[in-house]
Amino acid sequence: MSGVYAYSGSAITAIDDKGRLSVPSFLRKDLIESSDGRTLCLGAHEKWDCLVGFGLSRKVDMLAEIDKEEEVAIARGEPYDRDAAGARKFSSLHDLSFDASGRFVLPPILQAIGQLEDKVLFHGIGNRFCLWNPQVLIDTTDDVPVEKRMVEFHLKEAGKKK
Amino acid sequence: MSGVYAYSGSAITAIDDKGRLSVPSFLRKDLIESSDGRTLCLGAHEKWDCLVGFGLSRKVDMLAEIDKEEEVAIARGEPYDRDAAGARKFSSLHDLSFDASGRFVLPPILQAIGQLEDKVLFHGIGNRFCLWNPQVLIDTTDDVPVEKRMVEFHLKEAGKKK
DNA sequence: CTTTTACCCATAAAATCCCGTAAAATCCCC
DNA sequence: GGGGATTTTACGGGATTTTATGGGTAAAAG
Repeated sequence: MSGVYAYSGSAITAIDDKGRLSVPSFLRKDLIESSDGRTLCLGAHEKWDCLVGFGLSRKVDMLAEIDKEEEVAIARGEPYDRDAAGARKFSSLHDLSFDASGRFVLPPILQAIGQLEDKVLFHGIGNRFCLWNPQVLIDTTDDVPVEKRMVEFHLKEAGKKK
Repeated sequence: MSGVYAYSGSAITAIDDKGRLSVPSFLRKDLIESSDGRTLCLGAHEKWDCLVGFGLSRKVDMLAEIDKEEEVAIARGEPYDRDAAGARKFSSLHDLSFDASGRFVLPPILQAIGQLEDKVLFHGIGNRFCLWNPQVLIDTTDDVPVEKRMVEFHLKEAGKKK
């Protein structure tokens, strides 16, 4: 339920008719450890048109970050708005639990914010991971440093199945 | 009855004819834990046009915060008025208990202070959560750093049902 | 008595769990 | 290092449980 997690790798999964999707296997072990159970946190990315995810323990870290930022600001004699920081960080963040088979329900609000449709591309970015509509990612690669070839490969793979 | 609670996520609920509303499910477990029972504390937000809520244990934390603020002030040789701080933090704060189905009665004073009408938008900001009249929040999103898309989504959702 | 407040019952919709299966990945033994 | 056996995954579908909310009623307050 704490510690450092370095998420890496990528995979594509499908959203089914009920709005459910599987946590790619390469993320599960870390998520379970980090959350002390089968929980994942998903929210809007601050800059990119995608969702970000991580385990529960990171939420506690985020509270600590706010405390530290406040301390630094106070030491400098600057004002600090805790609630503004909290709203930015937490208001779009949902705790979702996935079942023994690794599946969770994507709340419609996150689906809307993440512009997700039928396919979702997961990829690790260190202490978090991102969830993209692959097409949206393809159309934005100029600003987002990911291997375009990786996205295209996954898209081709996903195309086969359908 | 103590510990760290990181409230996150959002939901919209309705106030019925009797002035009752449901605590969104995503807050209940934490509230029950933090309060050692089905209690939630609600008061006016210091800056925003909304209410803030949290579990009982946070009241104890708030007392500790006053101690710390006083300490800091004394260290700087500044005066500190404990009662003024207490009045600011506690006077609008009501302890409300919700029933087994998660519902509580919103006191008219709080309804007035929060400018709440028929729909209430809850959203976590870390160690607390906010209750907004969604329309008021939409009109304030420039000053309050929440995902505009989140508010708009909930408003649209709530619109459907009615 | 009337009004409020708390508690109980009802229900549709939504979220969660549980079981099944085919494809893919992994193991394992020669 | 193959190739079949076993396990894990990704996904469909149904059953069960929780929610959110309306409505009623008895205890409490005024």
